[in-house]
Amino acid sequence: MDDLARHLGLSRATVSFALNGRTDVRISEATRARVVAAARELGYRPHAGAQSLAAQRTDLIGFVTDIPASPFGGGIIHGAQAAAWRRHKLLLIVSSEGDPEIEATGVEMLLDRRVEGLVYATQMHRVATLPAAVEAVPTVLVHCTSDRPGAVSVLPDEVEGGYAATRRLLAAGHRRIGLVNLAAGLPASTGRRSGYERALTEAGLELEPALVRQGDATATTGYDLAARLLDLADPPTGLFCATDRMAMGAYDAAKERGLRIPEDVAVVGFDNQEIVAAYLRPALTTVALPFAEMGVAAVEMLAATAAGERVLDRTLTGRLVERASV
Amino acid sequence: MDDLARHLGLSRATVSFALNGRTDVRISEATRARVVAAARELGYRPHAGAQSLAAQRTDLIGFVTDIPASPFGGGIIHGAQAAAWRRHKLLLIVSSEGDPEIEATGVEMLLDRRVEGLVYATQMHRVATLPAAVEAVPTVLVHCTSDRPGAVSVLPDEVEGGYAATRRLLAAGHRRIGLVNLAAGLPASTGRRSGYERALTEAGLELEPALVRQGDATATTGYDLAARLLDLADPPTGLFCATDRMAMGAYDAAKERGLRIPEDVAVVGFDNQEIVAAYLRPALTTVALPFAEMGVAAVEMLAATAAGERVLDRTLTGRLVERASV
DNA sequence: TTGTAAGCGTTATCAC
DNA sequence: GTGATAACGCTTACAA
Repeated sequence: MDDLARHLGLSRATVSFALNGRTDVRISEATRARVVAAARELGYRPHAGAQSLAAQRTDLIGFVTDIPASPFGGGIIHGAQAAAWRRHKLLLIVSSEGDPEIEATGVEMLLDRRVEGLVYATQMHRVATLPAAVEAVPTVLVHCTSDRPGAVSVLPDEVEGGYAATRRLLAAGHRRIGLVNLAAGLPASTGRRSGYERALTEAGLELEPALVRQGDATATTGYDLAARLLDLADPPTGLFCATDRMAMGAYDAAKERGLRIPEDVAVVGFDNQEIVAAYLRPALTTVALPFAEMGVAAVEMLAATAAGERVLDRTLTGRLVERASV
Repeated sequence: MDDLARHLGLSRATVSFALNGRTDVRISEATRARVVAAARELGYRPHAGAQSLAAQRTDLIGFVTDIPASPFGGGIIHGAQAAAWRRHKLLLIVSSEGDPEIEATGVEMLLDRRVEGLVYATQMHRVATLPAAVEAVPTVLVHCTSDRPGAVSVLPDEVEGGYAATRRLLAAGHRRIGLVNLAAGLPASTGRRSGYERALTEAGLELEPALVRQGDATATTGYDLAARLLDLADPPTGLFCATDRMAMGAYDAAKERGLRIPEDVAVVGFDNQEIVAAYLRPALTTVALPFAEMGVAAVEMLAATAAGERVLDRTLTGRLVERASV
């Protein structure tokens, strides 16, 4: 910048004003144009690090996650980066692979870089143990909660999701709807089930415990649970599976029994794992969790916090993706 | 650091030396210990930005991709971050969603931050058009190539992958092996096919054009192509599908014909899309592309370039993941 | 409308 | 062993 100023016969201050397009200081249009032209010509590139140091802001947001290598993690990263982009900020990433030591050291490194906020995203909807150092900077948790005061969370609305899935089956005329659920105790399991129950109750149907089964998230379990439901004396005609993988298993159970989907039994999944849902035959109607939106929300909440607003936990609603299994 | 120095009655220089554990300058052990203790006590945190400015290095690597939200992108990010971590560097991420304008502006922003290198990762194995600005800094392409001089690439070894998949079927005793391939022209398609052909030729088998079909990467196409192969007068007993999604379709074609996997027809996929491969019934034997390793390699190549070494394109071999479909 | 000069928080070179 | 002092590349009061 010094070279530029000398080249133009101006002071560094003037060049800085002109380049930053500041309106609170009067610079003649002619001068501004000369400066900009010279900057381009000489290939001048402002040094963001030096700007940070002088201006006392870094435009950097820290992103810590245990899972970049999943559709979930990637989606959040993408949303967060897009939102940061709009604010002319960049994302500094640490992926911990769940290792608490990497996590703690990573947070330290990010704080050394003076990130203006921290996004902490986890693979599973769970309670997270944050390194103590995060207190130093506004933090938003994604897909998890923490007892640490001041940390706010962005969570998917499991209840609404379960409700939407079940409503879809009801709308298609189904009256006996089975739930192939995740193991009890998980927020995802509890939430999806209460959405399911709310929808049935609203439709004036009675809750039948025999129609609700639970197990782990695998296709094998989905197969077993769905098989038991379909083998009931009065089997369900609709199946809400709490994950797409479980729905995959349910497909097999149905096919083995000669049941056509959706004619004989309709299936709704959860997660919208593109690879599974879109390519299952028939394609799976399922609930998409708002990954990218959660990333966007996290960065926006960080910005709001920085602006002095009080920020509360947020819950984001998924979206029913209609395909051909209902 | 000034406060610390004053608090200790030392100069800033001494504090800096002590904290950085420098051996080229003599500091008494006692002084060093005092400084470190005081730093901890006062909660002193070095300012990485200021260090960068003074030391003329940023320890920052730029990462531009069109696809964080895929297992592929996430895997590369994870590998790159892990490799950067070992070198005490951090990753600055821009996800372009394929938009050339975001890409170009993003690269500019990264250069403004004085990243020490750039990783450019694409979703599809393809030829990329890089913004001109990347010339300013060492660049490694991942999963793509460029005509720009000086840019090196990290690519998956498609031929080896096709070879390994076919060898697995041969090892299981199959002599008629069908290839459900991607559309012609793609590096993935050409490479996997030549691996397939090499394996067959080495085994002394003749190449039968009728056993090779191609189409797009979907399960539907996989179904169609596999169906045609299985309906041949002399059908193959083994199927190598160029993507796991295609293998998913092939499973359906086999099941519809009452063929058991792997007893009546064995299947090998490609990609190791966990969600599909691990949960297909039976679980799919497939070739895993080395995503994370590619990210690691990219960062290591950047480091080597920075160290003045001459770096060449690298090709990384995948790994056969044995499950139950052969 | 432009210039001067004092930071911003470090590292690095010397001299002592 | 330690301390001055000058960078590093910018922003920003304040003066002119």
